[in-house]
Amino acid sequence: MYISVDPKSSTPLYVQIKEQMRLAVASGAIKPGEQVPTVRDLATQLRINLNTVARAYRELQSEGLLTSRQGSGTFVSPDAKAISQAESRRMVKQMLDRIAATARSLQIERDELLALVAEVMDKMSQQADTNPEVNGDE
Amino acid sequence: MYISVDPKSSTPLYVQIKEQMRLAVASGAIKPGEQVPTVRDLATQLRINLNTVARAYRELQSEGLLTSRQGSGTFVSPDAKAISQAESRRMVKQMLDRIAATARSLQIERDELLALVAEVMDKMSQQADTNPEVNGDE
Amino acid sequence: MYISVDPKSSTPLYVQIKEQMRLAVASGAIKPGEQVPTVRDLATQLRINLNTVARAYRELQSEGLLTSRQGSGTFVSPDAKAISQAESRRMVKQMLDRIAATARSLQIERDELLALVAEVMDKMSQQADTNPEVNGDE
Amino acid sequence: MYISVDPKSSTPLYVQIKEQMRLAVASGAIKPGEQVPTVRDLATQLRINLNTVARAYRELQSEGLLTSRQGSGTFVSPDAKAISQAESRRMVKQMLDRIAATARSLQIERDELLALVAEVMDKMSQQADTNPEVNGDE
DNA sequence: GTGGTCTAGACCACC
DNA sequence: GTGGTCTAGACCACA
Repeated sequence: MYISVDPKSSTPLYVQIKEQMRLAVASGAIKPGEQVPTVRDLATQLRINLNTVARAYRELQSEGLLTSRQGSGTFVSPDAKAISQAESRRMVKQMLDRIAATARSLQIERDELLALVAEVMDKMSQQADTNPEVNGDE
Repeated sequence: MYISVDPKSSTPLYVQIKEQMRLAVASGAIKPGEQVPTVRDLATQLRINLNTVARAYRELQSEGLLTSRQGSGTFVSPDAKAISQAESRRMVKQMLDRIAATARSLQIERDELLALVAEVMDKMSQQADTNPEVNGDE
Repeated sequence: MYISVDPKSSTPLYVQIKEQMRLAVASGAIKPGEQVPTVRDLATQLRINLNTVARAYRELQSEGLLTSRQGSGTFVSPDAKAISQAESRRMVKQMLDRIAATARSLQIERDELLALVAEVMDKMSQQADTNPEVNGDE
Repeated sequence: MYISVDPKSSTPLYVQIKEQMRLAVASGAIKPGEQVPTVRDLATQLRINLNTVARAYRELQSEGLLTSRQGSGTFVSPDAKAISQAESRRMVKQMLDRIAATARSLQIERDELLALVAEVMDKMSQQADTNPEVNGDE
């Protein structure tokens, strides 16, 4: 399954679900029109409460990523891919803005920061090479 | 005074105080050994609750940036500058890690991300030139 | 066939069936005394669940629009036309009441609201001229 | 107090709260910058659950009408009036669209519908004259 | 004190 | 079976 959550994280569970769902769609792991797990199924699988999943789904709906029909289930919207990519990119940019602000006040120079980013990304891709499939299943 | 807060910001007041205090030390605006305002003074000056300031000071103490001497007040630690810089750099790295992770799953390439970072930083420094006093918060 | 449904619409399927059935009678497309499709037939034709059609029929019966005779099928009531018109008019009035209430509290004037209604209706009839078959749902 | 709900209504409680809050702002009963009742207060006053109020507030927040700060309360946004009026008008138009559709399929003529609207609105304003202040308080 | 999150469990509407 | 709403009650973060 493409979703996993960390109950110890400080980011709320429903936000974790939203983020992962957006990524799953943006990366093509789930495709427009497909059905996503029922709230009950996902809740029991993640061992969290039904309402928490329902909230995540509900907010993804008002974001336009999902559509659900009573009695039949919840589905990925036809234009979900574009929405999720736009949304995710927006969030990356926002995070970058915040980083730039802190970096500036720390008088970290432009080039130093770029070097840091490169370093982090390279480290990541190496990890991905040795361990191509991370699965949060327990 | 070297501290100001924005009550409308989404970042908690006590975090804003901590950040500005670290920044003031890192940038040299306030030097090791100097005394910082009393909790009471800073609270009335910023028109916020006394407990909020107390919490910020308390956490900065356990971080090693501040030290309080019974009866005489709170002072900047001798090695505060190193501490604040190390702490801030640690935070930047952590944020970068998270960004890199999302970027990767969005299949944003290394170079594309670097370009984004450069863009954001350049925009920032331009703003700083025209408008030297900016509070980039929300 | 005089019935069609849109599974993507937010209005429940059984409501869509009821509305279209009432409309078919009100407009004369189907006449008192005629037989309507069996529950099973309509369900397979519309590719929806049998229970959904059954519910629509059941409620239309208790409304007096349809009557079923044991073993021979379901038929349009003799006085169906009057019933469907009365029922529909009742619903329009009810909706108008709610609109008027909100409009009033928004301090939308009587004449302004009338203008809005006229505008909407004119737009509709134009659309109907160019594209006679429209399902205005969702 | 400016809010009341009907637990028997088919429209969800949290939607009723949202609607009334929007109207309260649109009509000027609450002004930008003012604090709205705390979730706990409104919940006990309406004799409904805290979570239900919280949900209404949360959604009004993402709509831009309210802003809340942990620890200090929930407030009406500076530009709330424009938002609520736009939102309310949008909803009135949407309702009118639906009415027009039903009216058309019932072959209710343009002028007949306008007459109905006028009738309903006039009835309303008369009621308002004789009983200028309706208060849902029990 | 404030709002934010989460749980457990119930009931309803729809298919 | 599905999603949608509501409750009661708990715990946390913030001022």
